[in-house]
Amino acid sequence: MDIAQDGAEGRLRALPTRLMNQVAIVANRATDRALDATGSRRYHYALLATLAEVGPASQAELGRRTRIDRSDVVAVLNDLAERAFIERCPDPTDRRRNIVTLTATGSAHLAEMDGHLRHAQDEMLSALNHEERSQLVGLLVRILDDHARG
Amino acid sequence: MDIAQDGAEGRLRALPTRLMNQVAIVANRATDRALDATGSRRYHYALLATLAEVGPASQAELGRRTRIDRSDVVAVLNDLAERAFIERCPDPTDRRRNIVTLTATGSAHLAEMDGHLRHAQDEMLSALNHEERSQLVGLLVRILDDHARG
DNA sequence: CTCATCTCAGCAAGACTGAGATGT
DNA sequence: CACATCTCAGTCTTGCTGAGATGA
Repeated sequence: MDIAQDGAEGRLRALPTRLMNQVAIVANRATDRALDATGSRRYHYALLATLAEVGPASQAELGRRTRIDRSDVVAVLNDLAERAFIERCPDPTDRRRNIVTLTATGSAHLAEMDGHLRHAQDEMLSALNHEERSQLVGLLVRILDDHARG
Repeated sequence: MDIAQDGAEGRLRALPTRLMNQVAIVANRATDRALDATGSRRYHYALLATLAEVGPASQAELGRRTRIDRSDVVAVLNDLAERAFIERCPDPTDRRRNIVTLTATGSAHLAEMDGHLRHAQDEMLSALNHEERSQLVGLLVRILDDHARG
């Protein structure tokens, strides 16, 4: 009765997994538009930002930290290397690895992207005040951490 | 200094648009796994659930309500019609339109999917208690509504 | 003529798989 | 030997665009 009605009306609208996906579509559209002028995409940003955060790292580690597949890491790093945003050199202590380093140019490019991305955040979150935004971020981080361990 | 540090450390980890996307990946993985046994996917569910909610509707209206592109609506409805989950017939009052109707078989299929999807919700949200889940859903709905109007 | 609807063909990005070569 | 790393080739879904045919 109530359950049937609640289940039927707004079944989709209240389905958390679908809500996440729909809002992510909004988020990604805003992000893609913000990055459009930079010639980079989300993967490029994630890798550069991670390099800036943790310093030189192997490709495998970059993949783990960004949750980008090993195979996509290769392709995007090729791209970034061509534009001189990163440098790849073999690790002398373990020759299976490449050590990836952020260049000064790459750092500048990252700063440029950061500027553009700030707008995308405001665009997505314009309906929420400061406190609500923190609340949302907090909940999302907890969900993500929960699944990182599991 | 502080800004630089905050910006550098956890730049990615705290970027709302990226968090949304990462959690949505988790959500979609859970959903896809849940629907795997049903032979349907997210689009199929969204269309059937909307038909159950609003009754017979044109394809254009289904597309607007689900935010599924007109062209994907066609393809997925072909699929659903083949499996006798829906019926398409021309609208006598406006012959541009097809009126799409949910069949009894389709309704049963929807119920089956609903069962599976409940697990996916719990899987995604296992780190949050009841109140936090409502909070999250509330915030997401507001973001979505905000962008539906704009 | 303009606008809406349905349909088709095809694209780009993102997430992912399998396998091979190399090295620990 | 088992295992990790890098690379390549290729797959599938999703979200989307453009254009045509029909009709209001």
